Amino acid sequence: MPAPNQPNPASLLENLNDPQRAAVTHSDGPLLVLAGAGSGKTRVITRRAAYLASTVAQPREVLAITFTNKAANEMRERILALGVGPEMTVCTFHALGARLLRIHHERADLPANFTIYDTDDQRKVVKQAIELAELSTANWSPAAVHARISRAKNDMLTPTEFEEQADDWSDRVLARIYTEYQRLLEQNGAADFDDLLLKPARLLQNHEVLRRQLEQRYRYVLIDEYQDTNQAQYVVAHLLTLEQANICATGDPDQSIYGWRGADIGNILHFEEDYPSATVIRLEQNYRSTQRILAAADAVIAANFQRKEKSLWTENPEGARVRVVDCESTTEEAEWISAQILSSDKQGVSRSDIAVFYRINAMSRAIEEALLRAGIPYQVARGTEFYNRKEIKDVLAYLRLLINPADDIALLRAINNPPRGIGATTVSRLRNHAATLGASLMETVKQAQTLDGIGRSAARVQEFAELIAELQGLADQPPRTVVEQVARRSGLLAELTQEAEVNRSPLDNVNELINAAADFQSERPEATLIDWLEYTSLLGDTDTVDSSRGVVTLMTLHACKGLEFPVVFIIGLEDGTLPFSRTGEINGRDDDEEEEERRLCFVGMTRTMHTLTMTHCRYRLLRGAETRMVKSRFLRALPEAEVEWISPVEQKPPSHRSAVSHGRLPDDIELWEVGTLVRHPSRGLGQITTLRRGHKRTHVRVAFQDGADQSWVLEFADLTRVDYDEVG
DNA sequence: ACGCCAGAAGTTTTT
DNA sequence: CTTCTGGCGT
Repeated sequence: MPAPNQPNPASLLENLNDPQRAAVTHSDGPLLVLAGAGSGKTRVITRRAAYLASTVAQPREVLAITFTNKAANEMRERILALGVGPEMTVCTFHALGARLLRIHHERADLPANFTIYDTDDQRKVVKQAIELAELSTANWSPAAVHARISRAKNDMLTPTEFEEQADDWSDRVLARIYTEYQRLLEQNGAADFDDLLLKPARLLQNHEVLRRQLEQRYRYVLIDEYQDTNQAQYVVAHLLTLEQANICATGDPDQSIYGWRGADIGNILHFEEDYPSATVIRLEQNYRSTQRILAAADAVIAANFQRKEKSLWTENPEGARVRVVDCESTTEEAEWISAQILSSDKQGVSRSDIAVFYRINAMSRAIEEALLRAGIPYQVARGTEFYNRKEIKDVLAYLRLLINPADDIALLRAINNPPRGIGATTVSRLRNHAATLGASLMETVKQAQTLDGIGRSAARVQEFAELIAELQGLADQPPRTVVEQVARRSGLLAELTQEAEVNRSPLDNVNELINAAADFQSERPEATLIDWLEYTSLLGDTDTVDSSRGVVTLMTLHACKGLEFPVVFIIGLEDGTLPFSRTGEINGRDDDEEEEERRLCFVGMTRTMHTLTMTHCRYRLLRGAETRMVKSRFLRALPEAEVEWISPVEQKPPSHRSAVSHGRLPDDIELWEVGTLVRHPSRGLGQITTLRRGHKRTHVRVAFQDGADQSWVLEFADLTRVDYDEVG
């Protein structure tokens, strides 16, 4: 009988093509696997991890880093299924960072019980930081400021470094806020998401002994989705493999879609310069999609410049043409898709084979409504939604406070929730006292009776302090017990039970939270409350997607990376939606941004196994206003031979060259571009020199034959498009 | 201290 | 068209 953690290495090489096998068996030294979409990358990584663990290394010496928890869990299961022991570390960068910081917290200026702040908490701290810097949140939006701070951290800039390289007034102000922000985090004993990468990176940079220890512990490091690593992640990866250089990076520059959060596509493009002895293996055979889907996807991505030579090919059948659907409105788009899903039932397509992708979360709504009307069950990949609910955050605030009494953000949420007569005035006084004493709010609360101005509320505050002290006695109990007891003794459960007569779901949600803690505990019996809280804060959007539920899946294009579905709908292929543009301006944007949008579209298309449909709308509601949309430039790039154009309803034949009038775009707007010839009743024939589509209006500039230029708002310009052959 | 209403503001993508 | 905030009244 073979030992369970001794798989037969030869069996790990079955069903692999030549480059895949080369990647699996490569042992020492840097390895870059450029894995095209659908080229069996996951198979290669899992086999490679198992192969290493059964030939040159112990399972515990292998570290596999993924991008999402879902990917980590799947990979762990697949590796276990290959017969390798569970001692291997498979996790995300953030989970790895959290683990390192728990162990080496003192060197990272954190308490052992540090709290992980999520986006919501971070924003609150930013708000406090802005106020402490004596600025107004009216001029400095916490969200925007936070985005800048987060970006600086991903680039590994400390507040001081950020200040040093600030070259304008606004950056200098940001540096001040960033300084305050970081000070507040420290005061609260908290780390934000970015700290989970930044602090470990610094740790490895500054503590050579520790760095060596870790490199010896993790002799082989595998990093997936390397194209989406940022500077801090790059440093961690690099320092963990500094001497042995047993780094295996897998990824695909064409699938880099996180530039906006500091991911540097250069990390993968320059791998061979970082590691001159690197072996590079290209996986170019696609096992997932039909030829036509690949041809269409290639047409979209081909326009990008920041690429690495790679050509995807497949032995799969040619398949059906990619369908492009021309819809009048978002309602029609959604109705058409739900009708298609209903009719595909008859063809024996399972509901779980179908996915709908969109650029932004808000776009799921129209689809959800149509699916509800049609009685089609679905799941939306928005795992964090549950943990963002008010009632859930209320319970979590208490739990965080038990673990880390310095967490002022948690205290502020818990202190009068459920209402216990501690109002805004009292809280504000407590905060002032805390600031004067240089103490945390919890410490201040404990000595409330001795403080001026608390007066009548002192008794209430005292009761709250006693409640927390009592709950702290539970902190070492198993997570399920603590969660349940806290929900009960805090009074939250009683409040929700009362409210349940009107609205049951908050109560149900809290009960579900207790169940979630129980599930966690049964999977990891030794787990503490800290472990569970950490797990909940690191949950991602796709982590709750379950392909076995037999329902249609809805998700953003970002969330679909790494997944595959037989039938895919990508909606909203319009300039401004995909490619997305924040302002509505679509011309003259940053080329890098447009390339990333193109890659995003490519990622979505290449998830498809056999049936790909892309839809666009002529009109879309933007901020409540019906806006005329123009078919996406990505659709215009598709080769005619691969596409089937569909119009769901009879469309009025476009009055081919109607003059523009009363604030409407011309019907043939899709054909207007720079260089198009136009006629004006009095100015005569001219040529478009610029065409800028703004949020509400489109600006056009025309050069006329007499040499003069004139600009208009196109919606109000009396211009008519003229074909070249009409004028010779 | 708290709830309600009206007006304003703001809307990518995620660990 | 929503979601949040701030002010006012109880």
